[in-house]
Amino acid sequence: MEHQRSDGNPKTARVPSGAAVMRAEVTTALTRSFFEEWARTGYAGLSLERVARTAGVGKAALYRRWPDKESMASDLLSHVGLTMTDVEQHGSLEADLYAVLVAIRRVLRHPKVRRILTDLHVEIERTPALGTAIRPLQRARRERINGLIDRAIKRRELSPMVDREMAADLIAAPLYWRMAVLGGRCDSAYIERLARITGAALRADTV
Amino acid sequence: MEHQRSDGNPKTARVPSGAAVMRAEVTTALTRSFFEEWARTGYAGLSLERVARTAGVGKAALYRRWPDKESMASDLLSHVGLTMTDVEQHGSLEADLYAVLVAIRRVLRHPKVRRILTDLHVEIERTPALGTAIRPLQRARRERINGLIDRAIKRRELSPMVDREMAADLIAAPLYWRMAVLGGRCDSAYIERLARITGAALRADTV
DNA sequence: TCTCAGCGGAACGCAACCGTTCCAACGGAT
DNA sequence: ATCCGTTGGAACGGTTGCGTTCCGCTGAGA
Repeated sequence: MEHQRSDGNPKTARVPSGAAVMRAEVTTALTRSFFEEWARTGYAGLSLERVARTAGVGKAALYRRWPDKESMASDLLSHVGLTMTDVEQHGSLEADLYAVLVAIRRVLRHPKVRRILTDLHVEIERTPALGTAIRPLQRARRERINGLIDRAIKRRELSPMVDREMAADLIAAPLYWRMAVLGGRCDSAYIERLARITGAALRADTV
Repeated sequence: MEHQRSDGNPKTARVPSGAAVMRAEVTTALTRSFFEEWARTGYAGLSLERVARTAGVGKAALYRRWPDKESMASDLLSHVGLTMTDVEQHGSLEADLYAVLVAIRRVLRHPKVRRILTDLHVEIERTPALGTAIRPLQRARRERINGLIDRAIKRRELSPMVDREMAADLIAAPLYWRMAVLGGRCDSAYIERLARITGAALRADTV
């Protein structure tokens, strides 16, 4: 049982003689269907049989790539691209906050992403491997918020004693709560207001 | 097919002559097992067969009470008691906030409650009836926060123009995010700090 | 052009759960 | 003491998914 995607590179592993190779289009179709079904049924109700079927692919093609659902999810999640708009240079804490909040909204606006993300957060309690897989993504978000705080401290807008952990909670939580948990909308005016108020909260954290 | 608990009162319905009645202890055991299993496997993976088994009860006893999983969940959820410590009278906005946050923490500290609640939030997207069932609970939480804001306005600590919806998000979200989503701990110092900072945020919302 | 692994598709045995039905036993209301 | 619906338990047929295996075909590397 070699499962190249689980613990090696995807589809160019081991070509001993003049022979075939796993076709990238099949892998792509399986990946698409996997996330599609995940958003539709949730992780627990996710059936690899149905993933293969909706991908228009035989089950064997799927099981040749991944041994089971957990491995497939971990592998696919760990390959999710992090399109980070590197370091932004806005003038003030509030402007930085606004930019970060807009970035979070951009992610949470996709219904499929929103469903998968919330479902994932719940499922991690039951399947710790999933948590390991998305750790790099979490780290990226955290780094971005840390950068924001560093710049604000350098600008003397925040105290150097500010609680970074709590700050990260304060920034991400309200938007996640409103959009992902309550399923509510959120226009630019809301974001702007939220940025202003969050800024005030952070400024108040002076130990 | 009469399902008394689904659309009538529980176990005293229709006693035509000298006869038996559904036993309350069986209903209790089923209820316990239902939530137990829910916390363990999640709603999607919840099996009524297993619920009956772990309750030490025949499947017939369960199906005599509820027609299916959704009805059972809705019914049980709508009977969850809301132990609200009515109206608290603390001196300041921050003291009120602290009390509300402690109350939220008290709920989210129970691992089973935490799991069921997060799972429920995800499942509502797929099963709207569950949302209807917990609406009274949500309303209670919202009323409590509204009361807190009203008192603060009366004390002239907050502007009458404060955005109540956003305020509700600001108060509940960080704690939910930290405890339920990230699975983190949170001591009294954290709560105290959070209350102070949230107070600053609300005071800053003056339109 | 040849070769061979990946391909779609179908089927396998196994397991779990659904919702229903039957039974003998129990237990509470009268 | 009698009655009658509930009880635990077992079994039903049907559905779904798992992970494996086999087939004949296809398509890309040599």
